Amino acid sequence: MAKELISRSENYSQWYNDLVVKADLAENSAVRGCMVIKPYGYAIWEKMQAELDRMFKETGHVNAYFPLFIPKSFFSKEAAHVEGFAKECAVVTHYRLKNNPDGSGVMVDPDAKLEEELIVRPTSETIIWSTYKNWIQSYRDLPILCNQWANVVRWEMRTRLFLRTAEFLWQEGHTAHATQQEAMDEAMKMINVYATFAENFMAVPVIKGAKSENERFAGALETYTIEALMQDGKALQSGTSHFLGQNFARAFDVTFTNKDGKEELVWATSWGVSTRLMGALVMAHSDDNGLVLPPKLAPFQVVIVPIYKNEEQLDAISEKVNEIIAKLKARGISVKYDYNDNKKPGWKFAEYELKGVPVRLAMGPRDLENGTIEVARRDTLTKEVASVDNIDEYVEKLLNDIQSNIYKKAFDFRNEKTTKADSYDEFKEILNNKGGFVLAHWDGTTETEQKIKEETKATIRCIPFGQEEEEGTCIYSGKPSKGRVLFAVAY
RNA sequence: CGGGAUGUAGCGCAGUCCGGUAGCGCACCUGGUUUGGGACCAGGGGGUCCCAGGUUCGAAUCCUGGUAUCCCGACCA
Repeated sequence: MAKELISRSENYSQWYNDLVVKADLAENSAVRGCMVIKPYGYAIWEKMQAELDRMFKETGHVNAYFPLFIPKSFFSKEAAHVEGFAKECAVVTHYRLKNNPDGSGVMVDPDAKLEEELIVRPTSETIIWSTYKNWIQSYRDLPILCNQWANVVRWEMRTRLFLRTAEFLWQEGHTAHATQQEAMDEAMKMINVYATFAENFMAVPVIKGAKSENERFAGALETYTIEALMQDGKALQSGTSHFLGQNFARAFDVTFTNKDGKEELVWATSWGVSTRLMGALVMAHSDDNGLVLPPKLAPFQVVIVPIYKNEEQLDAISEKVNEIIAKLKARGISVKYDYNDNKKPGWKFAEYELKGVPVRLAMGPRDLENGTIEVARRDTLTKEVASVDNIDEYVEKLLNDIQSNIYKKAFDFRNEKTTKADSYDEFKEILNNKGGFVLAHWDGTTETEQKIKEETKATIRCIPFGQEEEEGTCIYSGKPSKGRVLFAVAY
């Protein structure tokens, strides 16, 4: 009725836009390019945050907070870095408003111009390294393993809810190390943390790998990435981790005295995931009926809907339901009991399907009589009647099942949509008709990469880790290549 | 930032060509009947017609300029 979705096959991007809004995850705001994340969507983000934060701390990191504003001069200190972000920075030039002389509201007070403009952070390397300079003197001060949860602003031309917005939420880890090896290990460690999170919690399989020089973070020597495949066959970069070498230490003059009393530049990494993960989550699992959420990230894992004709019936059902809720909670399962009398059961069924609640329990008079309850699972849209007695155990198993089932579904989909191409014609044919990931030989040059991008829109998503060596020739130039890289059209 | 489309009640739209004082569905409110897959009946409330200027006796409608959103390109997480 009111909330029907367009099908994925008919218009995938509209399906996505509508779903995000109709499932109450987010909506566009009065500010161009900026979204409002609604409570239901934010609850998912909080679940992501909680788990990531736990994982960061388990790997020795601590949280801190650095300023939103960055002095303009900081930005110009690392050449590649400026280059990368200059075109999308919001700049603060004044610090005061005043009433318009003609009484028509307020205006920027021209007398309140800042001595030095402030950049709204698009990322925090510069402000953080200018701070680290003061924190680091000796090898004894290292490593520094900080993370911050923050918002950042990148003035995007074209925005889409969660996938690309002018302001977004993320975490950014910034670490400082005494040795190159340690920093490289750190960057690798964190991409593995991201991959584990994506697969175990989001149920989204990812390919880990290194970015080509062309796709690297501005200022990094090496960028690692996790790449996920969406249902429309496009890739989504879902997290990145950068080995920054000594670039930022050099730019901000951050040195330490080593054990031999010699002064050295500090080695750096940074790594981040953002609210873009929400987009990945939506596009990886959801169907034409709405969201499909992995139990580990669902705001509530179970919804219980009572079916009744009068108040006495509702009371009787509620009594039973409350027992069930207590048992589920004892197992750490989150439950919502929707006894709202304003909506009919059918309406609620449709609504919770749209919102992707993994398991729905429905109890009516017949169930009460028979000691049963109806169990519906969102991922398969199947229903069965179960006994109330061990329902907690049953649901716990079911949630685990759903978590692994949606992962498997996404995994099989990705495998089916990953194709090897051995000629440029074959490559183009796959991109046009099948989509997905394409593994192909590449000569390692930026020129070839650019040409392929111009002609096919496909980019090198990554040079996958652990790829077996394989002699071959570049699909574009015919030059020799030692292994295949992962191509796809990307978000 | 270029090309196109669209802004009318909370949401989705009609009305715009051909100017005459704004309508439909959903949602909302009241009452009643209902409740195992988006209930039904009756009554009711709600509008700077995106903004500013212009033409006109009269503008949602015509003209000019803004602005926002969506789609397609260039740029990007």
